[in-house]
Amino acid sequence: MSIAKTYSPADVEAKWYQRWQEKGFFHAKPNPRKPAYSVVIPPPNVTGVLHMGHMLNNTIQDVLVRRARMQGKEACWVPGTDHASIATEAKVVALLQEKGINKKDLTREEFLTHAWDWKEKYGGIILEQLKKLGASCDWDRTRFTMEPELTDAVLRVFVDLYRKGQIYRGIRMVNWDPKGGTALSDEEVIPKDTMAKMYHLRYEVVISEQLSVVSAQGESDNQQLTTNNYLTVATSRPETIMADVAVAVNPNDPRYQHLIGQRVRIPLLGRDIPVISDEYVSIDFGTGALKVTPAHDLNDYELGLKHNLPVIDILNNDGTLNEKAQLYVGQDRFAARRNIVKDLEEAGLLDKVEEYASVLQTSERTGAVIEPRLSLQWFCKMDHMAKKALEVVENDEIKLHPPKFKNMYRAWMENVRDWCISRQLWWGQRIPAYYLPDGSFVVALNEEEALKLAREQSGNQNLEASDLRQDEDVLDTWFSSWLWPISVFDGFKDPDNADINYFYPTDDLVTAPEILFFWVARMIMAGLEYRKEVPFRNVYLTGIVRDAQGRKMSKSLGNSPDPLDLIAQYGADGVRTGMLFSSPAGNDLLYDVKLVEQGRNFTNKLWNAFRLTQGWEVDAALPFANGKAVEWFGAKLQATLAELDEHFEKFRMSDALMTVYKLVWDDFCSVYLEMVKPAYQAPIDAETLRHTTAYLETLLKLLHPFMPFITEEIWHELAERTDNDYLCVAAWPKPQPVAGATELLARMDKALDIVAGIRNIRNQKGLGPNKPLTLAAKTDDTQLLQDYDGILRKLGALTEINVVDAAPAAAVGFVSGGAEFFVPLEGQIDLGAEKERLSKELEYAQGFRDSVLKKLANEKFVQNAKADLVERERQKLADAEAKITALEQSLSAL
RNA sequence: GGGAGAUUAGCUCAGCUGGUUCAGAGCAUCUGCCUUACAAGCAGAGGGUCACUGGUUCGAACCCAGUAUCUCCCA
Repeated sequence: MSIAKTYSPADVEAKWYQRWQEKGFFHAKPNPRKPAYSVVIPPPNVTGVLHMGHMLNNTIQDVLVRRARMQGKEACWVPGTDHASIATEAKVVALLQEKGINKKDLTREEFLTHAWDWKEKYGGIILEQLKKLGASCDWDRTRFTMEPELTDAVLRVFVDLYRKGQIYRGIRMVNWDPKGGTALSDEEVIPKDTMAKMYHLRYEVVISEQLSVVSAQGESDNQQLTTNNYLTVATSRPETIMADVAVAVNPNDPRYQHLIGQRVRIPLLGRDIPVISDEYVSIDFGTGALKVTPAHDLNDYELGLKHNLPVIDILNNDGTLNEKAQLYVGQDRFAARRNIVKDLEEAGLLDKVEEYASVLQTSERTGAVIEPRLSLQWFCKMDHMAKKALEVVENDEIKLHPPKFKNMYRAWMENVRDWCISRQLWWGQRIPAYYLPDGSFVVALNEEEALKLAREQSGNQNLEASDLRQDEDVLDTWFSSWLWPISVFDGFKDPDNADINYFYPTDDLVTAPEILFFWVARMIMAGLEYRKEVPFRNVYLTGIVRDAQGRKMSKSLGNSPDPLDLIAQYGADGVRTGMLFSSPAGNDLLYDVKLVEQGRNFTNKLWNAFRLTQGWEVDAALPFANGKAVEWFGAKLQATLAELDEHFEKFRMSDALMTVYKLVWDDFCSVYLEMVKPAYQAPIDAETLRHTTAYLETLLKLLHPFMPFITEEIWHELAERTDNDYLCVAAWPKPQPVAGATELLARMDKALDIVAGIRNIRNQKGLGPNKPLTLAAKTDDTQLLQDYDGILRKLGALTEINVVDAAPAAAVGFVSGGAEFFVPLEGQIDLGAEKERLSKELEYAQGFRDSVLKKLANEKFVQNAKADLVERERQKLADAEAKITALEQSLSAL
């Protein structure tokens, strides 16, 4: 036999992947004779390299797609990448920096040239890596979110939504990096734990006539806070008092009841501001009185909106104070802080200074302390779209797997805020808004159209393109990826094209829960808005891949294996199955190398099953000797097939894999092959081989979505295949009910239970697996012994099977079903141990009987429970009694 | 602070509509085997008060209430 003893994946994987591609199996096009099945890949960042999360996510997609393809659907998996504005721009900036080039010295166009160069060079790496995993994407359809066609889609949508009044400009608090002179996303902000100072400042209460008597009824320490008609306010940022527009207290705070509605005077500055009340203020933090500075704090900003307060912005872009501050103008915020503290102290307005633990937000890029800053941004209204997008999930038009995410989704959609879609970056789709010299603007697909609109709007026919200035900002990357399921089929440019009509809505989406809102929800919105149809039917949410200790995988921890190394070491099939063994939907996957080892071992097991059947010589003269085994495995296979399909329908991928795993390893290898395997170097009969090969082929089909490479390899080794006879496109087996299957399976289980009893005795008595034994059976079911005679002899290594009326002398016994079995073992019997074992079993059986009796004696049970349930209980009772009798006899025979 | 989910064997998880003594799977562990397909293997075995406390029910891992612990999301 020339087949290697262990399977070596490296030799076959590249070969088959190339063949599949050459054959065009992954390419899909509209085909009226077939049902469509489509999946769009969550486009990985162009900056990305394959990590464990991608491996899990794409393995799941590939399993779904390959199965669909085998089911005869026109399976289309659209791959592509995402331009990832922020990440990519940061990468390019860093790369330029290494070359000594500063972004600030470049024009927009120059910078973009560098960025495109970078994208061309590195942007496709991850897709190449996916091929190593076996991903059966339709590579002819590879898209990129910033390619011209998709950019066109983005701009069209922007213009359209703007014209529908869904897009507007508004004020928003951003993370401002005063050193870098740019806004940062939340992801670029690093929180640092620090000790900060809390300054207690005195705001003089402005006494008005109406107030005079009511005050000062609080407790002693409360009085302290307002003594001498001062309200003490605690703040960590005293330099911002010039931007104060109110002081807020909690309406339930007894200390300040009398001050609500009154006015206080800002220290040093002398401007009067109102005291307002809001539940937001926490009573125990600081002094319970909060200064409200809408321009420089997000929460204050919202408070300001709620209470209709003005906004005073006292900071310049570089973090220095502007004229609106009136004091310390031109000083840096930190210098101003030092100075104002000194001045407050001298004026006797600084009550005290406390230290407290706080979190300082700093810039990832410059290290500067982030300044929350109001800025003019573009927004997309969410309320209307969110409502519809919630509906389709609520009514299960789109199903989330697992369904627990529905709650999360609902919570978010009900509290959704308008979407800030502008970013102060260059890499991305530039916002198609054009400003006129008078500061007004028009929104248009291109400059030409913009000029036309601008002339109309201004009434000035002399306007020229050069008078218009396009918005400097680009759109949020999600503003292109939310169109992905439509734009990859060119559904915006050509809304009625054959591809989109055929493949949209897509079927399944596989992604991570973290982007359920950012991406999934918005795709649903876009789908409903532009196709009036949901973008997909099922959303499968994967977990996060963690290490064995439950920590996230990260570069800095160094706890993530390199996926390509893993594939090289364990084979793509081994890695794929390893990843799936322990990852129920929505649950995090605790990665352990043991998992891929298990996967690799499984491929090896399959390989050896194949090897075994290949080694058999056929003797055409031999009669069909394995009817029972063949019949049984046929029934088992069909039953499992139904179970497997059910798991797939419910998106239980791990369970589906485990089902096939056990079918192959336990039922096929450990049981079936052992039953039909001829003795060493003995030939096999043709009929058995034919069935066995057919079974193996069916198993290969079931395994193929999980382990595409090894199964394709064996498929071609098993037989000469015609041109397009690839497992990749073989028909997925349909479950076909086997007559009397339940009975067949139950009978074999009984026979196997007897085998287990024999093997157990071998183990206990230290007999080798091949030492010939005889079996004595005391049973009514002699038919079982006849039918399974060959199997019992082979698996039990028995030389004879005798039916007896009483236990033979000097034998070890066991009970199986309602019958007793004995293995005569001269001189090896430990009477005491035997007795103890039987007594134990008897005790258990009696307990069982008693519990059933008790149940049946309960009138309410008999009345209330379903009839068949009661009937089953009666049957149980009968079985138990038979067993007890058998055991009692055995005991007395000892 | 608000919300959601979880808690079952050493680990990761199943357990559908409450009904077999229902407590299960894989891995890990232990014992014995190099039995010519596979030691990346074979055959067996052990292991759990279903987080806790009450309640509903003829019957609860499952339903209800409370408690504890953990995770995630939002602020």
